[in-house]
Amino acid sequence: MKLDTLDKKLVNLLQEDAKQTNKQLSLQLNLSVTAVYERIKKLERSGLIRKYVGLIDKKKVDLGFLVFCHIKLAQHSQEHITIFETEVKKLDEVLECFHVSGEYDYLLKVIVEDMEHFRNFMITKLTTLKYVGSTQSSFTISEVKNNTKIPL
Amino acid sequence: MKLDTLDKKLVNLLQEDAKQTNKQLSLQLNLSVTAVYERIKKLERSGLIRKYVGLIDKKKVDLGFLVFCHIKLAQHSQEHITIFETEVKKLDEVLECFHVSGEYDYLLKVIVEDMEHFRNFMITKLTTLKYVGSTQSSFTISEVKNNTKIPL
DNA sequence: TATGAAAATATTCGTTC
DNA sequence: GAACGAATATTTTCATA
Repeated sequence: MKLDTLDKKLVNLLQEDAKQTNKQLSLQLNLSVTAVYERIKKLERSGLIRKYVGLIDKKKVDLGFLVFCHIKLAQHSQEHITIFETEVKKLDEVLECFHVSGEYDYLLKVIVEDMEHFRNFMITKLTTLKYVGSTQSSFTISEVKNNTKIPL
Repeated sequence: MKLDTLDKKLVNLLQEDAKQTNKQLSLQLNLSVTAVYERIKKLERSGLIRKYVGLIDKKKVDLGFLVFCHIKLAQHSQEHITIFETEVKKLDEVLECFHVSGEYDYLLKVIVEDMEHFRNFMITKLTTLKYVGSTQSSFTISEVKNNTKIPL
């Protein structure tokens, strides 16, 4: 899909605040409410805008412990990879999982209450996953930046 | 803030789809529309729900190259840390930055068009940041899971 | 906490450029 | 094809019970 300058501005605005009214958006873009409406629908239909979500404050729900887990598989056959990925998707504590290049195969972003819960997660969930070889965890000391906005 | 079961369900629903109407939410929660409305307002006022954002499909905007950069500072004085963090916040390509434990000091999630742009980002932006010592990058081969929802 | 009226907003439509 | 303003439908908001 081709995006003009107005589309890009619009997507940026919606990535920052999805609850703005079409009138608010129209004022920022110098367009009519209807034009904004039509552009948004087109962006949604094309799949470029995937969805709208609420973001919460982790600390306010006692889930302030963020850990990055580097994981090496014991073996790397297609079957092992598929099974591992299927299993990891089911774990609620794992917010993100990427297959990456380098010494380790996967990078996971894990969120739990505290160190005690993390220990429990490691022992009862992560290391019991089939084919997980070695793991190495980094604990988050502070969150410098955590954006969902991809600037266009 | 204390959350009852309905609050938690509501937050989970809004983390999945923020554009549901209060009527749709009321049906799923067995509440009146007004009750849903009041609960949402309370959750917003408390800061537990931080904001609502649109999420886009990276590939549809030619920003499909996701890289995790591990960074070690040359020195670790308060001053160096503050300057590095201030500068990194300004970089649009850096979606996330966490101060972490372990061999490296920071973990960055970087998004760019392709390898060529990443090379450029490294040379002209990342390694020119003051006090950056060594870096080590992992390229994303595939995205297994990438959630914004923190399950309550 | 629920109801329903009032206000705001989203959506559709007919028309123009 | 994209934009506009007017109309209609839907949703949010809020006073009142």
